Amino acid sequence: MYAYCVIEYHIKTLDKAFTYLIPKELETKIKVGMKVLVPFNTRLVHGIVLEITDKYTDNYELKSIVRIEDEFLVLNSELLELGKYLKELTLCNLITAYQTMLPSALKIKDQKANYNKYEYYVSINANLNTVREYINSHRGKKVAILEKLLEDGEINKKEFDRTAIRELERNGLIKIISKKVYRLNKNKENIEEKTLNKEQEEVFKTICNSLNENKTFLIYGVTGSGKTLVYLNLIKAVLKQNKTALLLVPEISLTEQIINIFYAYFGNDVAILHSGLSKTEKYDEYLKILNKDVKIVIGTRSAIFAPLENIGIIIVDEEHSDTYKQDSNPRYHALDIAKKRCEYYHIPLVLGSATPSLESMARALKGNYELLTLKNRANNQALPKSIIVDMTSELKKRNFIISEALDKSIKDTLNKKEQIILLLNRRGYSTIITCSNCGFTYKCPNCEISLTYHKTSNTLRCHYCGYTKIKDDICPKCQEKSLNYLGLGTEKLESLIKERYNARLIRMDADTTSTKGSQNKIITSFKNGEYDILIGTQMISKGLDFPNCTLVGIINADTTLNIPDFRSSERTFALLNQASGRSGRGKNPGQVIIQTFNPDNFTIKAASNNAYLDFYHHEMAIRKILKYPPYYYLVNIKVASKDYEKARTNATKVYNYLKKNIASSSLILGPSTALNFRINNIYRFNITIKYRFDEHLMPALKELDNIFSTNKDTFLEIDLNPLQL
DNA sequence: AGCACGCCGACT
DNA sequence: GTCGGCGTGCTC
Repeated sequence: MYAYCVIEYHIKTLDKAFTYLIPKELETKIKVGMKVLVPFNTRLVHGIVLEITDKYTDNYELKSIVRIEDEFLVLNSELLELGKYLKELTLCNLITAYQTMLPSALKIKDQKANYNKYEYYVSINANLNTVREYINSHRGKKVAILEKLLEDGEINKKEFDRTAIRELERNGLIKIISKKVYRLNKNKENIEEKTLNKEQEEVFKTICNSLNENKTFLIYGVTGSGKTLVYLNLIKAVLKQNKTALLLVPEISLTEQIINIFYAYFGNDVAILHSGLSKTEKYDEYLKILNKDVKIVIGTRSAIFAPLENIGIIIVDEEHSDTYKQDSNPRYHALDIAKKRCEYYHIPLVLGSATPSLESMARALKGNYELLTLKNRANNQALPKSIIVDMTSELKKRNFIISEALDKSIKDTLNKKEQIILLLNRRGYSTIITCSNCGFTYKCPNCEISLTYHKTSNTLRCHYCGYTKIKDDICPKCQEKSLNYLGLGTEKLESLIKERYNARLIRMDADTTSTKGSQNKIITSFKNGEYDILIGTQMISKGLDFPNCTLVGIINADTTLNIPDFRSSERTFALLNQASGRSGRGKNPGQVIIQTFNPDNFTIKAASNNAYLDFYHHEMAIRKILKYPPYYYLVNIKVASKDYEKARTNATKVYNYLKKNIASSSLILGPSTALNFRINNIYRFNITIKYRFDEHLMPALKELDNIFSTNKDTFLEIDLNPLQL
């Protein structure tokens, strides 16, 4: 018997199947999808079995498989195929695809650890007469233990004295049994079941009628319309059919609240997978799924590869979120994987959002997806009222950061003992440091990026490469004591608010949430009313539910708008809409104040009116003219090198190759310097392809990838359907 | 990717 | 003479 295997090296030239002999003693055990140890060249390496056959015709002298690793881990045929699809989708190596699908504890690497957690139980290990004899001739703790064991059988070792147990074991009277346990354990709670309102019921029923069809639904539901409750009921319906369910959420901050709801309803039937878990916790959760101990998986992007079988529905919450696309290799989008898995199981895919991506909405309006709408908030609360404040005129009144209107609302809200969220999408204290004497500005020495001042640590930092230096007192160029701190970050906003209002204040951004669980701590304490004002970056805008929050202030709506990217309007709309949605979710009506220097900007106006569809049509018209998605598909190729000249000339080579080899109807833009041209001392050039249909494109990209795989100083990064350029 | 093999220069 | 620099080529 022979096995075709892919081996652990992530390199193009080794991205193929190698054939091995299966030793007699493994013939009955070995299965396709198993991880094995094989001799390769002069070393032993890991591999994954792709195929088992009994014929081999080449006369190459084969080596034998050494052993099977992690016997319990078998990628089933669906997942093996899914890996091949991931390879096609992102042009990565097959082994890279499989590695991506596995949790880190099960990824291939030489270090071998035991991630299992055990609990120990004791039970009687001698015949009854011996035990009775011992009991009759002794007294004390040990006798008590034996008597208890005789009565109850197996008991957790923790309940007894350690030394007594050790002696009894040494005498052979008892034995210790280890049992594998899972780290995370949640029990069902008896909570009151919310009933679906009429709108929700309708959406629910429509999807329920298609539980055995491979159909995609887009639930377009305003913030607070109760999409989670619909998901919950859908999953219940699927479980009733004896199938399993997969729910994707965009990130951990959201996950916590949703997870708690699902734990309460389903208890130990739920496994969760997200980056907030430790490696060992993830391992346990993965094992639960593999062992079919759970029926529901909730998780972030990579959870789409969860080894669930017999899936009945896949739900993607906040489907427009950028977090569903991985921004390193392999650059996959979880939605593509979700679609593939839904096809395989012939089941519905449910997408939900208050601000669907233009792609999804376009498909829904075209009829490729079925559009389902939740127009109203769940308890019929009104959507919050928004006002736009023109900061240009505020500047004249010397209100640089907080406008008159926002100031008044903050005071009113504090008086009413209600809560406030202030959104500023920039962390740090000051984002530009310049010398008022000579005009010097701080730039990162490795990147073409200005440094941000962080007051708490008194450092200047690059948010791209992490470069850090202690702040100077004088300008390093002209030696004058004239450094100015311009540009507003969350840190500065925090100290300003602290000075100005008598309020309990907490800040949430990447700097205050670096340790595990800190994010959840902030959210919970704010929800419990321990603080009046929450200041934060976009991290606070999504999905969170603070019933007592009635004012959302957007300090500067222009930060995301001004990024030169074709999706910046879409992102701005989503951010403003999401942030606004945090206001007035309880019984009191909410208010939103948007501060901007572009009060006439269509996106900002539409967001303040909650006019998603207006925004959609307006933006679609622009996309059509500029030939951007969803009208055209995009491919972005980055040509990167430490050597500027090499990056530039190779970028031109790539351009010429494409020009010659792909369809003439496809547009090739570039090479141009990337938005962040130099990061970590690597120079990057961009080439963008816009196309609608091009059968020559994929082969050409594969070939380019091959050509550059042997190039040591220049590397290619091919991003299919990029979210950013 | 990792490692052996091989062909050159400068040291005990 | 031999130790070690890193270019080249191969891996079931």
